Amino acid sequence: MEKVLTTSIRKGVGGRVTINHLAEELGLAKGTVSKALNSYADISESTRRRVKKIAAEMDYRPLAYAQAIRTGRVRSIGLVFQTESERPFLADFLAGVSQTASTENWTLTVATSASEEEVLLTTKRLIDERKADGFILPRTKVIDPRIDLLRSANIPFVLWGRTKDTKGCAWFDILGEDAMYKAVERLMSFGHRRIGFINSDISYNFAHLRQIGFLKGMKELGIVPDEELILGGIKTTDDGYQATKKLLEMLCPPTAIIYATDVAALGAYKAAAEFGLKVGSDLSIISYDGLPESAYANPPLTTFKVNTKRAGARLAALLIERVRGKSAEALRETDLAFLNPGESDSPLKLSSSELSNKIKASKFNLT
Amino acid sequence: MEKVLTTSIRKGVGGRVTINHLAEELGLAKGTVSKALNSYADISESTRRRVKKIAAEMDYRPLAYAQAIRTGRVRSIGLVFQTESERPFLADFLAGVSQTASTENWTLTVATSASEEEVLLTTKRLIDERKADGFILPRTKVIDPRIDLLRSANIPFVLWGRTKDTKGCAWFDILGEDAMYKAVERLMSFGHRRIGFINSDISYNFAHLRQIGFLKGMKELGIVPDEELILGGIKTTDDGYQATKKLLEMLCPPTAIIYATDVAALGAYKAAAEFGLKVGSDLSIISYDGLPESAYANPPLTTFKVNTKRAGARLAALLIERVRGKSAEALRETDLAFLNPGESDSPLKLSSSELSNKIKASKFNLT
DNA sequence: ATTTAATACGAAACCGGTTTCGGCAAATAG
DNA sequence: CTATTTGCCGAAACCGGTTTCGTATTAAAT
Repeated sequence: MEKVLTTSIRKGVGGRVTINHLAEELGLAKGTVSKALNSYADISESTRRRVKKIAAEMDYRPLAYAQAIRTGRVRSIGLVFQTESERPFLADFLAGVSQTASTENWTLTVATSASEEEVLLTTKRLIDERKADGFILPRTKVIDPRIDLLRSANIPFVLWGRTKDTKGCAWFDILGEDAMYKAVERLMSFGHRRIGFINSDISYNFAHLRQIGFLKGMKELGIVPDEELILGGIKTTDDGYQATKKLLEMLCPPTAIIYATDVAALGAYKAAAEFGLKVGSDLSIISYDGLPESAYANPPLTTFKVNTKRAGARLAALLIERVRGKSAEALRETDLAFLNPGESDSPLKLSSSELSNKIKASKFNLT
Repeated sequence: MEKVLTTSIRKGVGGRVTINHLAEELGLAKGTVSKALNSYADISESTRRRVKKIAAEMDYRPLAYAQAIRTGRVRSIGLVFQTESERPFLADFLAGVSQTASTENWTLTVATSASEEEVLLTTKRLIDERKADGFILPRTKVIDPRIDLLRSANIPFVLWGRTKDTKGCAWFDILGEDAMYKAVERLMSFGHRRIGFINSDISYNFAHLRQIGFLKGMKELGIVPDEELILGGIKTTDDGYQATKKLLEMLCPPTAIIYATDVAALGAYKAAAEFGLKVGSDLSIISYDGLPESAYANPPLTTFKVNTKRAGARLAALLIERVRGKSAEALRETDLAFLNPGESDSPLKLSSSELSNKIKASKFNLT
């Protein structure tokens, strides 16, 4: 075998510098080089420095998969999300995760799946092939099969959200229930008493908690919530449009509506327009998420904003600590959403019956 | 060493079935098992079937990193994107890439970076550590440093877009120039003659080509394009708002404007409203991308729609073929954007001077 | 009947790292 | 001055796969 010398630096096929080249160059055993690079205690300070210096000069970087074969770690965060559900947040979220991962020299392995079952299968494949050391679980459900899967496979994970059975779970979450409580508080301070709530699918834990926050706000502030004014399973803007229409067509329509998500709330504008109502004066709405689109709505949406990028960053940091062995119980963080006032809510002007009359009148005009 | 038997099936630490367990179970050498699983010619049909059957029963799946150490392939697609630029398309694009990757048993390694230099550094790290076998390059520039990096490192890549120096480049792209040509054609059939063009940053190849398409349309259909009506570097909705205002404030404003991107076109609505103009009657606009938001605009935006998910899927497929050794020249695909008619463009009603007068009048009313 | 070729598998090298273990030399203790 | 410890490094095993090479057995050719 011939060896190619380049300014006394030997390189392998494909120009790659391996630990063997380093060892040869340094006149050390390759095990010694590895130990020096990984700061083992039984390597003297001087050789450790010498090794690291030459390694930097030769631009040596170990192959992640070669390290993994002994360490069992690929330094990668797994993220499997369902195709439709994460759309509006995705870019910020990925930016947060990826940035933190990068600073720790980790990477991010992403997969998308169309259905819940497919998500499980994809996650399983990533586990089996060890494409990731641990997983971030977005959109946790009250009862979440992904958690069972990861628990039984003994793979570290962190939740973006919380769940019912918290055993062994680490998480980062925004206290959406707190935001919903404050939304009620705000609308009541504006004089509203008949307040609707349009929620997402309550099998998701975030929706479950937001509803709890809404109900708690109503009760503690002295109102018995009317079950008829609470709608669930609203996931798209079109759903939100339909649901808003449904509430407004009631005999005693709500004068204000709280939406669990901006996506749903954006449907309110169309519904209001159809009934000749102006959002922000005839009808007050408050929502949650703080999507960019909410600021472009007319009038701008009052919404509780979430720092999605920071969430991604924290989740990545928590997961890495979890993989490194820290206990799940010590890795639980929460944060608050903050009010982003728009012009979609205001002091009560029309009573519920006045609102109802206006709606009837507009319908009459149309026909 | 003790061995744990579970219904005659031996499992390693962590419940993982290795190729050694398989070999032992089958009474074959592990090399033979490997060859059987990889369908080598020197393994008999019968043992090949037997091995695959038992492998499936024992739910064996090889560790991706253990395979990589010999094959040099991790079966992963690399994707590094700049934080702000891909936002609106990201979810669909990732879904397309990921789905195709999954069917080939590949995965997707994603990273985000804030600046162009950081993108290069991140890409280099992924190459050096071999976290990916090849890369998809989104938003290619006319002259793109990422291409130089990958060429010199001899790492396979495919472009989402085209570039100036095509040597060794595979790509998938939508013919945006064709869409811009058709946009001109459509507006001229509506009687418009004074047509503006609001473009993105022309260091991006897509913007470069769209401008060529616009100019070609104007010239071939008999109009000398007015350079004053062509603005570049418009990347955000707010940029689009400012640029639209600038065109409308001219002495002879355009009666129609073509936007290279929906994001820019969405800013036109605000500018038009400020001047008391109605988009779709006083001012016609046509755009490109087909973002979901464009359908929710009022009136809905006429735009050339791109199937982003399919683009991701095709790019993944092309890259995998490229990694497997197919020549770059044989891996070049293009597709067309298709017109998605909204109500933002219509037959000419106001001439340029009438439009100008209306704008002046609205300004006068405001002051 | 002997030689040659084809088939099917085993044994072992190999990939590029990490980690264990053993031992030499210098330093410290007795 | 000897015995023991400590510091520091080399040698080799190891991880779980893939790939090369050699060989026994059987089939085909001479």
